[in-house]
Amino acid sequence: MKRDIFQAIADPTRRAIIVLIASQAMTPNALAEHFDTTRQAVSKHIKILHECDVLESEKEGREIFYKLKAEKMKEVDQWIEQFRQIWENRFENLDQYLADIQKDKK
Amino acid sequence: MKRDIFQAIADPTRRAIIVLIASQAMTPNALAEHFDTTRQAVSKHIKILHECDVLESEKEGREIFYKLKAEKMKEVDQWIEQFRQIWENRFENLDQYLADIQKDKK
DNA sequence: TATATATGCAACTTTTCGGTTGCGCAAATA
DNA sequence: TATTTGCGCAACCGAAAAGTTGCATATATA
Repeated sequence: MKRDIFQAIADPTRRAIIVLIASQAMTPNALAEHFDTTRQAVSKHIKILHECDVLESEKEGREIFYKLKAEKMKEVDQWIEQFRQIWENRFENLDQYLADIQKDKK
Repeated sequence: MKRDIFQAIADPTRRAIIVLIASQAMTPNALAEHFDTTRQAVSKHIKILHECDVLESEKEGREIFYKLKAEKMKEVDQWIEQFRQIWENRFENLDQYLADIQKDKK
């Protein structure tokens, strides 16, 4: 039952929730209006995101506003970092290659 | 049965496979040695990663070497991008805040 | 050629996941 | 105070995922 951020963003609905909440804090009901499922289904996703520390909650009367903790995304960014270096190196190689064939033309 | 890159990297074993293969192309058997499961389980993960276009294969005799297609990770990187802007803005805000309190001191 | 090795594929099992339904509680409202 | 509204929690269900076992195929080797 212990989920991490990678599992949190694996589900398309959860990614959509994250994007929606990124623009502004929202209540479960407001969120559910954007999807074709029940409020409870959305609430379950919210719970998972909350447990994964992707969202934080703020109670306001009987409403609960969920807000994005964007820093959490850094964990994904950091993991991706190692591959970014690989593909950037490939670009460098491509640049070099293009430079070489340019040289040949001369 | 249609998986995307986010589901591909959701599984810890698959992430470990990706990292291992990032350093060098490997065969299923060589990979399986790194894990505490059967070869077939690893092979299943490889199949999923291959279908998701995260790996490419090269047959060499009776061995098959799998190699990382790091570019595929760009898709994740691009999705993360929008949140990177948020947390970087927060840094800017922090900078501004620090600048402000510095100004007050004067 | 007979055997060992490397691999993929298919069937089966167990666990997990995403969803629905139903309930209870607290806060707003009539 | 009685009712409505917003929410979380728990039980249940079907589908998908992850793993195991067994088998078939192709290549290397004795």
